[in-house]
Amino acid sequence: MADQDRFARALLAVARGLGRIARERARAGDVTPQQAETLQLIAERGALSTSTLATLLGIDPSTASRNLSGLERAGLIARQKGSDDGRQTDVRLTPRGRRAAQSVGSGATSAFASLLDRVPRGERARVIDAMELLVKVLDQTR
Amino acid sequence: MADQDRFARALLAVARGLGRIARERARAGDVTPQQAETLQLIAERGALSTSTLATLLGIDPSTASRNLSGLERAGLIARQKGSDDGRQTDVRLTPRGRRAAQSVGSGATSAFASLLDRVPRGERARVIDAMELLVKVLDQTR
DNA sequence: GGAGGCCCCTGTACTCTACAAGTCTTGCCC
DNA sequence: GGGCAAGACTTGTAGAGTACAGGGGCCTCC
Repeated sequence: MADQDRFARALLAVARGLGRIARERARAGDVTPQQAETLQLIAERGALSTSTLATLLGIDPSTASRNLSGLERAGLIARQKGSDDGRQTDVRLTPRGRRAAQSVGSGATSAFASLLDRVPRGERARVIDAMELLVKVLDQTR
Repeated sequence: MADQDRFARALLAVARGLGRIARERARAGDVTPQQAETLQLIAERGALSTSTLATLLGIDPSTASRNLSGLERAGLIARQKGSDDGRQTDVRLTPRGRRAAQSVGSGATSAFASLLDRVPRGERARVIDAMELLVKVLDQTR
């Protein structure tokens, strides 16, 4: 029981903290963690479609579309009607987006990634494992 | 580098999963995890004021006020002008709120707490420790 | 040339959040 | 007592992120 409480409260606190960081980033005009992830995914995969992105991130296509709108507004990606399939949207990085993805990739700009620096070195692997386990657990409830 | 990426993505995935659960709960008319936490805190402390609650949860008083409005609408808490200090608001559980807090306390109703059941028994302590460490790290960035 | 199905975007709605501003209350000083 | 600053709470506004429903455009298969 007490364990469950500790666990639930820790989860809530983490969710709050992560949200706070995302908001701070957005306010500062920086790339938010969500945007950073999207950017990186596009950088890895080259060009991809909105729905592919949504699938990879595990979110609704409409959400992906809106996230992309934000990145487009920020001039980091460009959307173009799909050349193969006119229903699709090809999402590509702009030069600025490429630079942003690169600095995110190096961890320097990713607010979430740099949190790891604050975790004692010896604990890092354990923490990452725990988080990934948690992701699996959460996916099971889908 | 790769560690940072794994870490950042896991955090994002966790945040998304937790948000999803909260929304599902809300949609079903159940107590959301945030509400559950608030309820429990009130149950533990007896009556408390809005700002005390905000401090305990680490959120803005305005946010706490709105959260309480939701609980009040749901008939789980009652707000009353403070008897000692008229500026404050005494928040108390209603009978229904007390019952809700109890079932939350037992873990049966807390969506987040029950996630722990899905974590392999041998990993639970590790996961909780990792999450609490993460909370500390996040607090440092405040 | 349809008909149905898929892709994407937009409208709408919701959670949780913070800052700013306004109201009411208290407490203090004169 | 009068005045006034400070505190507590709520509400207005704004924003990130999310999902579902619906509409428009495009593709495919018959």
